[in-house]
Amino acid sequence: MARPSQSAQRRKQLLPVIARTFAELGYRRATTAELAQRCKVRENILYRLWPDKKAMFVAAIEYVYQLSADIWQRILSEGDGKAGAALRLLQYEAEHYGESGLHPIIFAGLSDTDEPEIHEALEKMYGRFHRFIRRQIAVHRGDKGKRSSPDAELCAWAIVGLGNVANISRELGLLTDRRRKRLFADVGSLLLDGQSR
Amino acid sequence: MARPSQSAQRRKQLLPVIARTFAELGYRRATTAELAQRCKVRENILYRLWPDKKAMFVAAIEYVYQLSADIWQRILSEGDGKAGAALRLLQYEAEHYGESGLHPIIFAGLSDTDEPEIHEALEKMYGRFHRFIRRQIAVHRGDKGKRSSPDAELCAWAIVGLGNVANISRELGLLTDRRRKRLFADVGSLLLDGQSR
DNA sequence: CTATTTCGTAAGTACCCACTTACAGTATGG
DNA sequence: CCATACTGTAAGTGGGTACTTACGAAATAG
Repeated sequence: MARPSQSAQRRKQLLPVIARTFAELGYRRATTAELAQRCKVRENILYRLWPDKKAMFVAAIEYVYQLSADIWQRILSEGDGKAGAALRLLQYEAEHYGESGLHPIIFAGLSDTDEPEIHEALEKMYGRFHRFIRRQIAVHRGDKGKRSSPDAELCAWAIVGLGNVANISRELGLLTDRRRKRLFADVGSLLLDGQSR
Repeated sequence: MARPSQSAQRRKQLLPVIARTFAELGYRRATTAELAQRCKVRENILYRLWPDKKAMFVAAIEYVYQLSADIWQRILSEGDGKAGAALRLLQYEAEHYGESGLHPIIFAGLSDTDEPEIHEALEKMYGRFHRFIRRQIAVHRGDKGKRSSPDAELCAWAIVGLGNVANISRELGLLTDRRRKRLFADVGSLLLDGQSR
């Protein structure tokens, strides 16, 4: 045998560029030619690392999720006690949401394709984000949360929705940065608590 | 002169089909061939009614907005007094949101294109939806709304976000119909009132 | 009737895109 | 050292897609 493969390493190296390209251009407009150019390689090299364009996209989604998940995990562990973890996360997102420029990838595959693999990957990602947020809400509400309304699951979906409008409003220039921060902070904490009856 | 043009009438006739096709397939996947087939005409007929595909899409967006706006206007006028108008709208959307199958058109042009015309049309549509919702919130809150938090503008964006997750969760099968209804009803009314301090 | 314009059918064009193939260079294990 | 795999370069291919052209038929104003 000869020359050990560096494919895994190379994939890791290129993934950030790929993800950003998909996030910026969407699935269709991110042509393989464009992806290759931004990666500073030829197209067939990409095809040696992934079987097809779909796979590159799925990998990019995975990468974006991991990035967020790692940051959130860090914020959780930074807290002294467990108190206020949800609020800290909210505040972090209010301050930094969209900074990476990678989040629009969430929309990229939605109407752009009907590939089941992409469908599944998006479904998984939404599900994981939602479960994470939901758990934080539950912890935040504690015992008295049992009488809160709406329940944690719905409020978590609403917070996901907050992220979506944040993305869209950024793309279309509908909200200033200051207002977007307040959207996360104010509406976010309202959703966190719900309304106890 | 001879044979008066029926273009305007024909456009009106085809627009629902065009809008539905864009909503189902997104901008790119809704090819001119597919659009023509669903309209049961040849492609060049579409090109006699609109200058290009962009224009068809913009017209479709306009059409979808008008459809919603008309329904909302009807619901507003159906009310005896002005009381509870916002709640009636919310309840209607909880019950019927997504029925038309046309709402996903909102996402279709977001990552699919960078055409400024489409960008503008979407921006306008989001702006009009938001302004409408915002006004309803303000009316609903009345005078005491002045001390409500978060303010009506942000809550209106959050409700727009609710619509977005409703769309996405429908497309990805993340929420049952029952839960989606509760999402609108429960979280919606929470956002309507805000939290007075 | 007839000139003019619209309407429908069919074919075509130029371009783009995902993906492939062919081949030369290079590093590593035996 | 050399056979074997990996890595990079360059060109190509088949299919699709937005948009066009050509032309005959139908309809209406004068």
